[in-house]
Amino acid sequence: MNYTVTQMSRLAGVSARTLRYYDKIGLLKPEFINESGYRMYGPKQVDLLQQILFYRELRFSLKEISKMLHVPSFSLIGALTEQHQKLIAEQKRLDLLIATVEKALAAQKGELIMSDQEKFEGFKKQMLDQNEKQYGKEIHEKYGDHIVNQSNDQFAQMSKEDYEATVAIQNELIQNLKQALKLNDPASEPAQKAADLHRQWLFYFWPEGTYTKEAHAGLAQMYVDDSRFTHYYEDHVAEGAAKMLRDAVRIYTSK
Amino acid sequence: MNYTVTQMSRLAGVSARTLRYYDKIGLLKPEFINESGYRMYGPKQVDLLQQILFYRELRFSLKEISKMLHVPSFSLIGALTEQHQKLIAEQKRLDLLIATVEKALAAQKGELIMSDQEKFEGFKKQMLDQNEKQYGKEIHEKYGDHIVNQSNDQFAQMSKEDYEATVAIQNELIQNLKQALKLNDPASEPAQKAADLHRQWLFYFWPEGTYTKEAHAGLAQMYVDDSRFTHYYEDHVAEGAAKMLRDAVRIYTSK
DNA sequence: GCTTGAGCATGACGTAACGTTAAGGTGTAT
DNA sequence: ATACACCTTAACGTTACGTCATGCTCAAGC
Repeated sequence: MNYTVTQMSRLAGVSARTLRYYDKIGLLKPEFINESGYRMYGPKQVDLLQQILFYRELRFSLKEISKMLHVPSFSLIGALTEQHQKLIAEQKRLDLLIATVEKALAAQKGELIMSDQEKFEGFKKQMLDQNEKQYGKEIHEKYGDHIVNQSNDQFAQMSKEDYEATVAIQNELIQNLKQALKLNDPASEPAQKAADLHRQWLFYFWPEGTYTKEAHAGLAQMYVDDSRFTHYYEDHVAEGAAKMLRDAVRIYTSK
Repeated sequence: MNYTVTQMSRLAGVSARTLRYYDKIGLLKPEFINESGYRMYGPKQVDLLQQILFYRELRFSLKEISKMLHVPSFSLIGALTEQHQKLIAEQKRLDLLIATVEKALAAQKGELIMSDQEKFEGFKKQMLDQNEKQYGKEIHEKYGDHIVNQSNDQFAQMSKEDYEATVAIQNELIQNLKQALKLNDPASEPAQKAADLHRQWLFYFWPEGTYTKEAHAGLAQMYVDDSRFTHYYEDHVAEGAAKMLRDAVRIYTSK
């Protein structure tokens, strides 16, 4: 029931160096030293090591862990509570950081495009993308999916090429919607083309495998219900564009 | 327009040592060196430093930042995307860690009680607390509040004394409910006492200022709707306990 | 008994991004 | 002339080990 450093290290999944270090700093001493000077560990040490590793996981410093184990009056609850608060604070900071990175990414990607296209358009599109993502989330939550952060990932991983593709699709969509409005028929070929382009476009913004006909139809309905979207489409196409797209998508998704 | 180390450091909110360090590792060299050997920085360096600090905020290492600024072919989008993924991974780990700390805290608090009381009871209560917190959240979301993590905080900060107080309140609540059931009257004194104890109990679990009569009544309704709660009260009091508590709370909150 | 290879020991340097003295030169106001 | 603020380089301290380098120990095979 006695282990040498390497045996003990394999048992717990740490390095032998770690054990020697813990010995040195007085965190975990071996049970006794062999006549050859070898460190020998017993079952008590195994248990202690497990505890140490548990608290290390929780990001306590070795100093704190040492106090926990060696100072009898140590308030474990106090320490855990404090650690909990630290972790929560860290979590909040991380959330902020992630948002900042996403902004930086959007700015970086946007800049590449904006040098070619009109800057105002770029801004508007970016705004729209934001809303679109948000709405995608809401719809999927309604449908029981819990995607939450996933969609931001999706956007962050989008390449410059993908981004340009979405812009191209959007332009084509607008052209087709204009045609459809002239014909005033959501079942017409340009209207159905627009609905299909819209679906393609969504694939860039929604996480893999989350597209459903219902969600697509739901989003199109929101274009009519939500003035932000309605205005965007009215401004870029013509009056009644949001409704036309909704009707086209309804027909498209019912097939 | 030229700054010495300390002037520059005050400008950017970093230490002079940091600037000397950045000089040493070649991250940010001064514009020129004074005849007295002083480092002199110009406006270009100020801009560069701002960029460095921005990326440092995003938790890039100084090595990476150095590449960003000095290697012309460096892919900023690639780096940002990678960093984004790292941060997301970190976020997930943090979420797990926080959950683990909370479990450890609950276990620790529970243990103090369990030495006095029966262990099975302890476990059941812990389960209920969990559900209670969850339900509090759901109710408040229905009522438009977005509390989310706050309630976990609340629990984590709870002292041993508070924890024991909740247990005491709960026991008293159960006694009063039993009386009320015998009288079979939700307006009776013990029933109203139970409702009041229940309100007191909630104050320990819900974040400050989030208690409303509506939320309280809503939770009591859930006791009837949700079998987990219904069973708990039926087991600990008697048949019809959940309904009695709901009715008592309805009367209590309507006053 | 000897060699070989695995395993043990200690010691010391490297890591990241600085903080913190320590010892000594510079600039300016009194 | 001196006081005081500011500059310089050098070097150690921090955290939790990883990674050699050098040398001893142990069990197995010849």
